Amino acid sequence: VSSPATRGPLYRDIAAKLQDRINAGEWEPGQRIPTEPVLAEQFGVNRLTIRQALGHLRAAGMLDIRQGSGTFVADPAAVLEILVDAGKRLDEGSVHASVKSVTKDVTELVLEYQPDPSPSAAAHLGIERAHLARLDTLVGTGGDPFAVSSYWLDARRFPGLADAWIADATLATVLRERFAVTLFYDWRAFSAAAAGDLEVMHLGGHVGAPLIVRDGVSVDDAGAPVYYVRRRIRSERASYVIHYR
Amino acid sequence: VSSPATRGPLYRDIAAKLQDRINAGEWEPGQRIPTEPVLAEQFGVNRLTIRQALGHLRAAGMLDIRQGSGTFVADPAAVLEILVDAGKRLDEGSVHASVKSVTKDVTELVLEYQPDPSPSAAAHLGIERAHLARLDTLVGTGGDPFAVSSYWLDARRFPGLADAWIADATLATVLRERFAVTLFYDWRAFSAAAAGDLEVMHLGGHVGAPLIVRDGVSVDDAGAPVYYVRRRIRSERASYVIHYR
DNA sequence: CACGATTTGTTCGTATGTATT
DNA sequence: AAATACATACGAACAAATCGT
Repeated sequence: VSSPATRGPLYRDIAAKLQDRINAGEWEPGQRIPTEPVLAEQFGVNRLTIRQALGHLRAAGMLDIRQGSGTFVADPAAVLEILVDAGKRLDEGSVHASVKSVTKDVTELVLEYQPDPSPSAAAHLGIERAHLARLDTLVGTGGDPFAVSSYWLDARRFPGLADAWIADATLATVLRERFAVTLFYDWRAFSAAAAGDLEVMHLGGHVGAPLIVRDGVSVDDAGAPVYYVRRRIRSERASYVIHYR
Repeated sequence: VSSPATRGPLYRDIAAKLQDRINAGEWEPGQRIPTEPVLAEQFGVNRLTIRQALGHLRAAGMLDIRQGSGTFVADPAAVLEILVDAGKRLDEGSVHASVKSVTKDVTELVLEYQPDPSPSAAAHLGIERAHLARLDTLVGTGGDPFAVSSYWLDARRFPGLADAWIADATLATVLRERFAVTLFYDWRAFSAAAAGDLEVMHLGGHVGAPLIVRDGVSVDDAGAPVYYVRRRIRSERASYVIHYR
């Protein structure tokens, strides 16, 4: 019930009018809206102008555009709730499906393990850059990936880490089982970032789609830093929740 | 160091090549890159193709494009660290500048206070939809806004809330000083979303820019819900940090 | 399974508007 | 005020993905 219309770029007016029609419930979530040529005809503009309006709404997360298929009103996907227990320092995540209170199994798939002398990771860990290695993994529930992780750790401490990987496990499991290291949280930080080509390749969506970024440091029982991690999570898939009581 | 080049859309190759030149340090953060016509000439393509490549990199957060001025390599802005004390239940945020450990004053500016029978807010609060009002505020340090907040609360309990506002204060302050309500966290959740027109108007950036979304419920000392809040924070401006030791 | 129709994606060309310097 | 640089808009054509027959 907004749409000031007029004054300003044409494609913005059109985007606002389409937004209104979505808000008014003319098109339900998941439903297909008219094709680009049809909209171009309706509004009496060039198809590229329609495409700009649609691109605007897609960027805002309102539309899902699929080549060869059509343009659809984005529907609110089921969200995974990841509980953050601030009191518990042990490094063990717990993932729940949004509606049902069902805990799901989280597994990690190794993508790559190679030297990477990242200056910021070295600073976080207090390790010389030459000894740093980066482990990239794909995190998901079942076969369904919802996050990409990069861990920086001391290559000398964890030789053959990628080869020692355990099926259907997470890094915390592997370090505990294969290297006898128990992990504790040191700190975690939450921010957001735009998806790049790498994230799109593994997680789907489009370049620029919002991601939750969670980074932090985990330490062993002696308090020495074990790794610095940077995880990118599809925002329509997950939410980190802190309960205070 | 990457750039597979060829195979696929032209603009992707060009985007990859530009990305490489940025990574290689040919252009420093904050520096201007060649104009669109110049790049079109260099790559031997139409200017529209160049614009598509630049738009791709902008969406990924690599470029800052300013009309009339030029296209610049995005520079990592100073980040505010907002400390999350999970043990302490009292609803008081503390904002620190990233590098220096300086606590900054956070203030809220009232944008609007009006009835809004949001179903989800009613569900979170256990209040009838008819009694719900929404308070929109602009949150910032000094005169510099970094977040937009929407609070849903019981209109009957807080008559004239917007008029009773205190200069250079936050909602927590106003509720304590004017309504004798002390706030405690019930729960908080972190996710991410794309900026819409409203957020762009108040916070700058562009439609689709990633935002940190923090929502939750605060309760009074009797444990009764006071408000449901949904805050959107510019991701290049802020980060929520939890220290476990 | 193949093929054609449909629908979005890419690229060229051209012209004009708007913001900044 | 002029020049520069990005923004908007039109027209046309072909490519690529999807879907139903």
